[in-house]
Amino acid sequence: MRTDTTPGLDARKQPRQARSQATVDAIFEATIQVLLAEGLPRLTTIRVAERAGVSVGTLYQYYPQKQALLFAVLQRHLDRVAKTVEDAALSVRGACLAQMVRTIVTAFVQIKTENLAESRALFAVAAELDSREYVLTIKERNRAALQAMLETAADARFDDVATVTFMFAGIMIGPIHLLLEGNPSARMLRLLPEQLVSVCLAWLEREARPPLPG
Amino acid sequence: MRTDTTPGLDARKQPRQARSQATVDAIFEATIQVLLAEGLPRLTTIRVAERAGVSVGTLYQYYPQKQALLFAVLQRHLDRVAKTVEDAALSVRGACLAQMVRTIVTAFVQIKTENLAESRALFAVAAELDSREYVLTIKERNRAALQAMLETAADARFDDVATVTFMFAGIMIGPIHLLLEGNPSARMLRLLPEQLVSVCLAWLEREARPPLPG
Amino acid sequence: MRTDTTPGLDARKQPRQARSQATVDAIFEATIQVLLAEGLPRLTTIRVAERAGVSVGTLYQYYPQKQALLFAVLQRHLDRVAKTVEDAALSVRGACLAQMVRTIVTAFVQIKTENLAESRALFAVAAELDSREYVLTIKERNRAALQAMLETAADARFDDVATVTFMFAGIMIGPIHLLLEGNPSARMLRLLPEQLVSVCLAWLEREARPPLPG
Amino acid sequence: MRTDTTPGLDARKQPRQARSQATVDAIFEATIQVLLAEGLPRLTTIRVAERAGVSVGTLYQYYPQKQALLFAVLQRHLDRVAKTVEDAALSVRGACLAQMVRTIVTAFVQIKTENLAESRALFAVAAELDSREYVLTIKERNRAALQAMLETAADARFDDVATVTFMFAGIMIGPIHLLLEGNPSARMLRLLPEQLVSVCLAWLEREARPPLPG
DNA sequence: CATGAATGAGAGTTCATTCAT
DNA sequence: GATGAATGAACTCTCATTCAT
Repeated sequence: MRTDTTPGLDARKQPRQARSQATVDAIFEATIQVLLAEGLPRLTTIRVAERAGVSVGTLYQYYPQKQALLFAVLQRHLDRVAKTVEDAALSVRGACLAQMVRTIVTAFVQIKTENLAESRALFAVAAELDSREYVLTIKERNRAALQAMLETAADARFDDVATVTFMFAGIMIGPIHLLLEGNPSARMLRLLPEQLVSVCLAWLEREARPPLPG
Repeated sequence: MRTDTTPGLDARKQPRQARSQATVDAIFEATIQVLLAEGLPRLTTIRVAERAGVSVGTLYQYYPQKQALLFAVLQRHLDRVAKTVEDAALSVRGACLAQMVRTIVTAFVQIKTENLAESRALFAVAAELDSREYVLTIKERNRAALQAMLETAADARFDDVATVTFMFAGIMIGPIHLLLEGNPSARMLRLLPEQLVSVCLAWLEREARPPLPG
Repeated sequence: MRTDTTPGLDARKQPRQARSQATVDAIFEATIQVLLAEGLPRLTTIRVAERAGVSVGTLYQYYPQKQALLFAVLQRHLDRVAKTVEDAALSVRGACLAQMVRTIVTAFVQIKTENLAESRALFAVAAELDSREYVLTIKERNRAALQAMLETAADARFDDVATVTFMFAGIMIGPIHLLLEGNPSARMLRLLPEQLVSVCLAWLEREARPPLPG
Repeated sequence: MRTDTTPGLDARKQPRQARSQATVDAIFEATIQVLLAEGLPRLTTIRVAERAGVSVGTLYQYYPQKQALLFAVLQRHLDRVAKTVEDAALSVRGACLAQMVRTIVTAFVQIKTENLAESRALFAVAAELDSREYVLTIKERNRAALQAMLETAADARFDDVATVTFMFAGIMIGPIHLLLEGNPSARMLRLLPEQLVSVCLAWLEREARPPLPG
């Protein structure tokens, strides 16, 4: 697929002046609102500017290309997700596996659940932009956070932590996505965390070796 | 999100005459090629027609709207996936759990692996089209096939087959997607099936009750 | 306005073979039906052919250009109108003015009333085609018929028959059109003929001189 | 006939900024020029924009649909006609019938004569657009103006003013149209007003009753 | 003769982007 | 800096017309 199309690709600028932060925020919010209200194909710079209450010209002062704007929105979303995971992982360092799994599962279900519509909309954005690279970066951050966490488990050691982490993440995320992509029933949403904790813990304990004494 | 935009939505026509089947096929192939070579945003009816070696007018005789064309392509892809799963599930009816899991996991990894580029491209298509409904239909077909299979297991009975099936599917699909969304290393691809069989089987056995005697 | 646009302008052909007259008639009817059902902008050769139950190719054998088809339809309509007027005028030769006016008014109201929708639709056709010339021919036929009639009036002679005829026609047609262009009320339609006879007769008698004795 | 085709039908915007009024005017003028020079079928948005010296995009900023543009042009024309009639009718309130008829006939001949080409072109526009409703509005304005005028006649009262007004308008307009639709000879154009005054006045006097004394 | 698949110019319309004010 | 009128390339879609079968 052609990826060299855009000259200056994702050349995005950060808000330069602190006092114009409000404008940037407004544009940001407007973008997501338009995305949710109209869908990606109808998301135009003019529409975003209108909803943000600024002129197109102004918008272009901060995001010199439409893609830059979209990329920025996507980026913020992904960063928040990564941050949440990292925080959760950090908060249970040194705990036992059970504790870890419970915390992480809760955090994941939480993020995925709360901004469902936004996530879906941004999914289309990620598919259209050539954002694979950035998405991979985020995934790697998540993976690293989980692995670092697992390595501090009070009650287990792993021979191949990388693989264990990978499977852990996969097993946890699979059912969540499956559920969210459908029309999640309340019952299933209620049952899910418990079941997830169950599988993940089972898997981790199966792969775990007793911790080194001392 | 506005979804009522298109009057006559996905009103697509089937090829009417046998002799013009070639044209339809050419358009189909061209669509996928353009999708892969240029990406969705650059997929225009003119480009597809050009690559198919027909005129735009001809293209519109078969797919009276661009969306209809994309939808048809997406549909064929999803149908093939569903068919593969159904076939696999049918082929192991009455077998033991271990056999079932091994067959299904192999089939899944197979489908997801072989047309990776096409799948990714169609993902963007699915995101842009309002194809959720159809995707759900396919998911349901898959779920039904798996559940029907599990119900015939020679060595197990389940109290809540629906939930078990759901978790089974989720657990299996999670790591596959996780791997494919990254840049799958050969080693991981090799390890994956075995690991998947491991987790899935563990989970199913955990939830299983001994089969009714006789 | 450019009128030289079409090479071969209104080069229309008459049905060549008696046995294919049915086809021509079908096309004819179909044209009017499409015109009424869809409007001129949506009248396409394919749609007409479909409704006529023939293929486009066949249609083009009889009307080698879309305009030719439209022109033919318009022509037939106008010819019928002219014929009706001529017949009416002929039938009262030698009668008294009162008789003449009554007959002609009745005939006019009749033609204009009966195919109102068709007339309106053909109006758009006439406006789009460059049919002024032909319309003028028809008007002249009507005028000639009326004038010839008036010249045989048993109870009147006119100094300037041409002008009298012109005013007679104008006076009669004005209110009719005015009524039909609006949403004619039943009451008005009932009153109209009587009133028209009234004005026209009054005018003609005012302009008339006693007939030459003998 | 399908009239529901256009979503947002004649949704047209008025020029928003004073400084861009020039642009709107240019587009307006260009539309009429193209209409006269090329005819309705060749009137395309691109051609109008070109002649107006603006880009298509600009044109669409003011008239978001081609029909909106045409409708606006038609509207202005009709409004002018109605205004002229109303002014004439107002100016002779309270006068005698003869005076009224002379004034109105003069006004009508005047309007119809001066922009003959424009009127003809707009006729085609009216036929293609679904403008019947608006045309009826204008007709009603004219009718109301005439009726109001007649009711103030110094030397006459009418039993059924509505019908009288209707016939008056019809009688007057019939010969005018008849003449203009042909190739009006200078002689006829000269004679016309006098003849019209004659018929109309005759008719009105015939229907009139003496005014109430005092 | 009839068919209808194929053509392709050209229509209406949108929208990212620029730049004079 | 902010504005929004102006741009014009590019897109989707239509339809009169042709011609191999």
